Order: sequence, then C-alpha cells, then structure tokens
Amino acid sequence: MVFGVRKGSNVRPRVTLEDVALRAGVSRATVSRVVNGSQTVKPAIRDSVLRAVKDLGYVANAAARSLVTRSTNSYALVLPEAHTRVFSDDQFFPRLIRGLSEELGAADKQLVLLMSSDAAAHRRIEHYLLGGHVDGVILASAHRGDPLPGTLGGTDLPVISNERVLDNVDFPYVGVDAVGGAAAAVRHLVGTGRRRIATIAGPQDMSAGIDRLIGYRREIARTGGSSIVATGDFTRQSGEVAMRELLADEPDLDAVFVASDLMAHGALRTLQAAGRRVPDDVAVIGFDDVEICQYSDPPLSTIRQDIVEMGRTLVRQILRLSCGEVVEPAVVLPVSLVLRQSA
Amino acid sequence: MVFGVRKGSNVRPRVTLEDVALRAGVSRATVSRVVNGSQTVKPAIRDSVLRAVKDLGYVANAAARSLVTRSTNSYALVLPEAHTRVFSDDQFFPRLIRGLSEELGAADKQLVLLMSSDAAAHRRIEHYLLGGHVDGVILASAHRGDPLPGTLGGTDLPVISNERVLDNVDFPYVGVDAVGGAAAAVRHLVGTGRRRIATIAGPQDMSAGIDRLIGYRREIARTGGSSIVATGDFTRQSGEVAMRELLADEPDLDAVFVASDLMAHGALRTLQAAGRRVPDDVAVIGFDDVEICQYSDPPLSTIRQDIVEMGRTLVRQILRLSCGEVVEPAVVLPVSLVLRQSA
DNA sequence: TTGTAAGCGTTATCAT
DNA sequence: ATGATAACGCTTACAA
Repeated sequence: MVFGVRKGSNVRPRVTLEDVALRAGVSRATVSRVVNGSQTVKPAIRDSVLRAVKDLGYVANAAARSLVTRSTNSYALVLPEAHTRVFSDDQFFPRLIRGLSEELGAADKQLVLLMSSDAAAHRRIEHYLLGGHVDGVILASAHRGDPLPGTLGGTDLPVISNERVLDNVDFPYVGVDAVGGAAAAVRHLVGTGRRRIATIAGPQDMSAGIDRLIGYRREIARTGGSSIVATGDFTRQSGEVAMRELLADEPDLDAVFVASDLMAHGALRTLQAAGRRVPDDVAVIGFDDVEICQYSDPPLSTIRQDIVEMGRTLVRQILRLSCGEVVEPAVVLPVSLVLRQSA
Repeated sequence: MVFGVRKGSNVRPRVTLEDVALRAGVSRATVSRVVNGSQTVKPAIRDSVLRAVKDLGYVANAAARSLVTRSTNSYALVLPEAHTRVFSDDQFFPRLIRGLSEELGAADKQLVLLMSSDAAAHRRIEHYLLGGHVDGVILASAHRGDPLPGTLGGTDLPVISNERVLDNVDFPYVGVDAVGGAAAAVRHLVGTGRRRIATIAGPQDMSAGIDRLIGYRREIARTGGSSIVATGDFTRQSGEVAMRELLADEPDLDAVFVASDLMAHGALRTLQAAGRRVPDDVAVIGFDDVEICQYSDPPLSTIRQDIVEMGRTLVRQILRLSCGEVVEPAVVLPVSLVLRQSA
C-alpha cells in the first residue's frame, strides 16, 4: 500500500518468481522449470515449489514471459465493423466468436477482438498487430479493397482468412461451400418444377456475396435457364427492395434464391404485400439458417452453414501456422439444404 | 532468415529501439522519448528519429513496454458463454461489443474477449486476468453464483460490471433503468385501459431478469392490481411456453409485459395460435428493441435500451478506474417506451 | 536537451 | 538435477 502507483491502481507488491524461489529455498530457474512443467525436477522439490506458488498466489507475468519467448498466446480476430452482418441479427458474428473462443480456449490461447471501423482504427490495428501483440491473425470477411491484408502479407505474422481470395494476397483460408450451396438451392427449385428462378445476390465485394451468385449462375446455366438477378447488401430492407425490383422486371417469376436469410425475410414481406403466395406462387430459399427462419411466415427453407465449426477450423489452422507448419491453402466446409415451407 | 525459430514462424530479425537509435545516431533513450511523444526533444533530432523509425518500420514491442510500464493497454470483456442472450439473435452481445470497441479504440486500447463457458474456461480466465494481461475487467451479465466476481474482488484489478449487484462483492456498474422501463411499460398498459396485466419474467439469477420483474410488480402494486407471472429464460421458445401457461391460468388476461423481445415474439405466436388478437384482445410489450420487433406480426411495442451506449460508458468508467480514479458506484442509463402496434 | 545505466520478470544456456 | 547468469526490448531516474 506504500508502493508508488505509476499507472493504474496496481498497488499490491507483485509476487514474482524470485519470491517463490526464496520461499521454496531454490533458484529462480528451478521455479521456472516447475511452473513450466519440466520433468527434470526432483518430485520433492517440485512439491515444495508448488506449495510456495500456491501460498504466495504466484502467477507468471505475461509480459516478461512473452518478452523472452517471443510469443503471446493471443490471436487476433480482425473484422470490418461496417460489415452489416456483424450488427444485424444475422448471428454470423456471435457464432464465429463462439467457435473461435471454444477452440482457442481448449488450446489455452486468448482472443483479442479488433474492429476495423475506420481509417484511424485501421492504423491502430496495423500498429497493434505489428507490435507483436499476437501470434497470429484471423481475418474475417475482409472486403475487397481493404488495405490490411496487403500490409499483413508483407509480414511474417501468420494469417488465416475466411475469404476465398483477397485482392492480391492470398492467405490460406477456411470457408464454406457457398457455390455448392447456392447451386443446391437452385437445383432443388428446378427439381420441384420451378422455371423462372431469380436471385437476390449479396454485395459483390466479398466472397459471401460473390460465391453465392456464382453458384446460382452456374446451376441456372446448367439447366439452360437464364439468370435474373437483383442485388442487396444482406439486410432485410435491401431484400424487400430487391424483391420489388424483381417483381417489376419479371412478374412471372416462380422462385427466388436469396443470398441471405435476412434478405429472404425481407423478400417474403414484399411477396406477401404483392399478394403472391409462398410457396404456391413463388418459392423462396435463403442462405445461412439463422433463427428467424423458423419463425418467418412461412418458415424459410435455406442453406445451412456451420459457422461455429468454421470458427473452430480457423483456429486449428492458425495454430498450426504459428507453429511453422504449412497448412492446406483451402479448407471448404460443407453446407446443407434445409427444407421448411417456403420451398 | 538464419535466425533460430523458437516458437512461431517469426523469422525476420525484429527491429528494436537500438536499431533505430543506431540509424538516427542517438541514444535509445532519445528514441524512446520521440516514440512516446516527449516534448523535450529538439525538433531536428525528433525528425531524424522519426525518419529512422519509418525507414526501419519500427514498432515498439508490446511485451517489453508492458513489462516496465506495468500496463498493457488491453481490457478484458468477460462473459458467460452459457448466456442465452449471447448466441441467440438478441443482439445484446454484438451491440455491447460495438460500444466497447468504439470507445476503447478511441483511447487506443484493445479488447480481449473471455468466454467463461465451463469450469476449465473459468480457471483459465482467472489465471489470465491475474497474470497481468489486462489493465481492467468488464464483467458482463455475470450470473448469480458465478465465482469469478469473488475472485476478482480480492484483487487490485479494476473491475466494472453491468449488473446491479453480484453475490457478495459489488463493483461499480453501468446498467440501464430496467426497473423504470418495466414500470413504464405497465403504466402504458394501465393507461390504455388494460386491467388484467400479466408478465413473462426472465431468469431470476441476473439483474436483467430480476429488475424487469421488480418494475412490473412495483407498478402493478401501485395501481392496486395483482401480479400474474410466468417465467422464461429469454428465448423465444420459453416465451411460447410461458404464454401458454399464462393463458391456461388466467384466460381473461388482456395484456402481457414480456421481459425480452425474443420471448415476446414467442408469446405472439402462442397468442395467435390461441386465437387471441393482438392488440385487440391482448396487448403485448417487450423489452430490448431488437430488430425483429419491426418485423413481427404485429410489430412489437417495446422498451428500448441503448446497449451500444452502455458499452461506451462501461469503457469510460473502467478507463477512469484504471487510472486510479474513483468512479460513481452506479451509472444508470435511461430507457424509452417505443410504441408500435402490439400495444 | 541528451546519454548512461538500472531495472522490469521471465526463460534458457551453460556450468556444476 | 540445480544454480548462476545472460539475454529479451523497453522506460526512466539520474547524470552530464
């Protein structure tokens, strides 16, 4: 209580290795060995050290350790705050975090969250990452044009992404089979007799938007149909608007594959307002399988992707990467069609 | 490229203060001063140092700095992963994170995310926090019975919470006026002529659940009515179930105040299934103002709380706390009644 | 105004 | 199996 407070109110004299060593009557080196689980310490000594540790409530200082080991046991999740999926009720973000957190926790690593909201934030993040705060970086949903990937590319920091490809750099990534999922949706629509199948696509500056459109186009082409596309930004509102456009342009459409459930939810409303029955007049399939699918009217058929698992896999890869291992450039997780009542 | 790889693949020889000093022809101390913005450095020297910094791409090493300053510039957000609000489409979690992230970013601090999922995770977190990794802790939605607050209480780590009161310890907190919000909802119901007003309460082991029930009871008592309560766990499903109970017990109820929008959404479905018209037969008011309120049938009247602002305020307080300042034991943010069509 | 040097709390090398 | 001791990269008295 008499110690100089420099910054913060960390008053109590910190317990160090030295203190433990003194109490246990051994050297600092020995305490360090015990604390780090070395097998070359005589059991008796080990025990007395452990007792001293417990008595004193010793916990190794992170900074000191990290200074010498050159590793922090922390990993950064960088994501663009602007990302509409992050702050809607899309559940992408919570699910991702849950997966990351689970797997990181199992490895006794920590997650630091970096939101790249604006230019200032971007500078801060870059500085932070380069300052050796973390052992690796998980890049989520970076947009095309985002400068960070480029910067990171020139670094020796391990990076993993969930995007198929960023501007010029390409990091190994872990994604879901969006192309396949979209194609499966269209295939189902075709298989159930739909003939004029439109799509509401997502933003075309990120894989989630691009790939789902690719899958749609591919399958439409395969069946000799022609593409009918409107574009939204993954929000409900944009879904409503896009659906109106579609209806105006192609009044005779009988199905829509929508690149996100939220947009599909919006589309459902437009359809209802326009007096079209779903699925009788027009079938709708979304993408993501968020909770609202079960509560919409009618319940929404969709493509399910396992974001929690994606998070876990992302972690497994970055962990390997930061051990110097080489990992597969791409891991693609499967998706599945879940049928409810809208198609 | 010839350097020993110890852990990680951090190969490239790290640029240190020393390197910059050498290049700029000054001492390490001077470089340090420049980097830390000291005003006592001659402009010419300052410039040449800055140039060297840029040329070399120097970024101060976090661990080294933190070792001597005893501060990390990071703050932990601890939240119980079990928390249903975290992984539903409740938006509490994303909004909180957004607020924290914004305000922390403005202060050039970082956020580390700690999910307390199980006992093992809990031990890890405790260890992590005690290891001096962070300058302060933000405790979100700790449940009653959670052991962490107690542990933290015996520490000199600054802690701020969003719960009015934890088991035995009480940290300063930043909350919303849940009691007042619930009371306002009931008051509106009474004011519009409702007479048999029930409630679906949330879990009674956390402030969010407790306070909303208190507000309901208080206002019901004030108007001489009698309480009719069922309890859920903040999920839609529990809302459906609770509403069924209510209907069974009190078939003549004409209004329900529901402690969360998700539960209210569930209740709406039950009501509809039971052939009760909303708001004609029974009025419904929720709590939270999540996005779904605008899309439910009918759109849901609710109590709006500004979680982003709560996050920001939480940060402001923990920042002050970790500077050794004393902060007000409680900051209570206002809520507001937003009327849509369900009441 | 600038430099020198003493730590900060660990881990790791090298003797013993 | 254990103990000195030298880093690790930085900040900060204190001296000049």
